[in-house]
Parts: sequence; C-alpha cells; structure tokens
Amino acid sequence: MGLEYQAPNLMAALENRGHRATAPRKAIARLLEQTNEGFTAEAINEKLPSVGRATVFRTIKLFLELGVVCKIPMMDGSHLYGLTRSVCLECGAMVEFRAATLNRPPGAMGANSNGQAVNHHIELHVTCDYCRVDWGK
Amino acid sequence: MGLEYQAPNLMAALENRGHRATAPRKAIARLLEQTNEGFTAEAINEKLPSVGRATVFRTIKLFLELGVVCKIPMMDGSHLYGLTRSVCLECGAMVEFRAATLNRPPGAMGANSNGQAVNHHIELHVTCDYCRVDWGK
DNA sequence: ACGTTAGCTGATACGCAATATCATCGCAAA
DNA sequence: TTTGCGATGATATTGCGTATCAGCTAACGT
Repeated sequence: MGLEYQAPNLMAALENRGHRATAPRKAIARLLEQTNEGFTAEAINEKLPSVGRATVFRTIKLFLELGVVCKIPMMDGSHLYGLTRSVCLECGAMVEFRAATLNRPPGAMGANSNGQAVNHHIELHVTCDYCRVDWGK
Repeated sequence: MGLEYQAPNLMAALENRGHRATAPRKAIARLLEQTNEGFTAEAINEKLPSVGRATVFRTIKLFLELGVVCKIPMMDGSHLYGLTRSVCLECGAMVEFRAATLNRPPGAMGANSNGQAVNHHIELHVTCDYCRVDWGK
C-alpha cells in the first residue's frame, strides 16, 4: 500500500480559475508534465529560451498557488519544481516511497533500492499541521 | 515505536578530530545544544554578535562534516541548522514523528496534533540511498 | 614559560537564486 | 476596432552563502 498521487492538468487548473492560457505558460506546463522529473527555475529557463526569467518564476508561483505544482527546497538553497512526488533533497532524484518502507528500521531502506547497502541516514522533512498548506490534494 | 535520536556533543566531536576549541565555536555549540530548536545562520549571528558572519557559516559547515549537526533546506531558500530532528519545512517547527503515524492515511495527522483538523497535505522529503550522506548516526 | 606555526578569525568582496519594478505587449470583451 | 487589464521581458535589487586575505591565537615543542 503506497501513497498515491493524481497528476494534475496544469493548464486546465489555470484556465478554470480565470487565468489566461498564454504561450509561455503552455510551454512550462508541457515541460513539467512530460518529464517525470523536477526542474530548477534555471533549468526551465534554459530549456525554454523564449520564456523570460521573471515569467518562469511567476508562472511557477501561479501553479504553486493553484496547488498543481509543488516546491522542493534543495540542499544548495535552490528549489526544485514539479508535480507532487517524493524527492531526495540532496540529488533531486524522484523516489517512490511506500508507507510499509517507513515502518522498517532505517537500515532496511537500502535493501529495496538498486544501490548498495551503505551506512546511510534518513531524514523526514514534512509540512506540519500548523502551516495548513493546501498545495496538492 | 518512534524514531530515536541521540543528541551528539558538538565540541567533543570537534576536538576528537583534532580541531581547535575556540571561543566562537564553543558559543555556537552551546547555542545549538541548549535550545530545542533549529537556527538559521542569521539567527545565530544575531544571538552571538561577537562571532563574525563568516565564522558562523564555517563552524556550521565543520559540524556538518563531522556529522553532529544537520542542515534543513527551508521553503524560502535559507537553511535551518540544528541537532538531527524532524522539521517542518514551512515554519521550522520541530515535530516528533512516529512510524505508526506515517502508516495512517494523511488525514489522520491532524487528529494527533493540538491544531485543528484542517485539510492539509503531507510531503515526504528524504535523502535517498544514492547520496550516501553520513551526517547523523 | 615562551616562541613558533598551522589553524582560526573577522572584514570585505563576490556569486547566485529569487523577487520587485516598470514600460510594453496582447488577449478578450464591448 | 477600440479599450482595459492581465501578462511579458528586461533590469535592478535583495538576501543567503562562499571566497579571499591579512591579522590573530590556541596548541605544541623546546
């Protein structure tokens, strides 16, 4: 039994709230939806040269407010943006987590992955009750 | 059954590795150990005016390398430093998490806390196998 | 105790991510 | 077509963290 996420339609969410469907927004939405990956704002900017830097941040912020995109703070101070998933804060890799895995002692994590069993450490960072974030659903 | 953490002795770890026990380092170590809280570098700098800005960052980095302090990336791009614990990425509050809690559906989280039962969302961010971080223990 | 030296410190400058500002552009309604 | 407001892109600015460097000091040998 894992944690299920429903991938949202970015442009639909945008238009449903009365926002305009412009070319830059479509390009960013397509990029985020087509790839099973999180992007930094700079990566989006590089992949979409026709879209201005400020517009990248504005569009991302809009998607965040609409709750269809999530923002992941990374170790180097930058952020990763993408459809809601579990993300490694260190390397940005998307990792699927199942509740059963979290019930085991930390050492059991390595056995599930294709990496070696190393002496590693797991940290859980969550958005707590007080913040009342309603990003995803 | 919860996740247990052993709070490390910062200065001891430092000296055991041949680093010097200077006044600025002692002050920062005392601050981190005495308070059940994470600090931003700026907060440490404000609470310890006698310690220079660069030294705050250098000392934190040293503690990180020694594995006695952990670094939490926050939503605004800054970082929180403290002894290893579970931290809300949004407000920085220290939250104790138990494995049993993670096994329940997301909605069950609110019932355990002293906040109201709100429609909230939980994200799990972890350092994954590939990174092989050996911060804590 | 004292001098030597490698490690440490603080002041400053710098790089980079993200935001703010503002004139211009363009979609949508009348 | 005209009008109005949302959206865009260029630029300037903020703020966290790092790099540099001359001066200081804790730790060690004599």
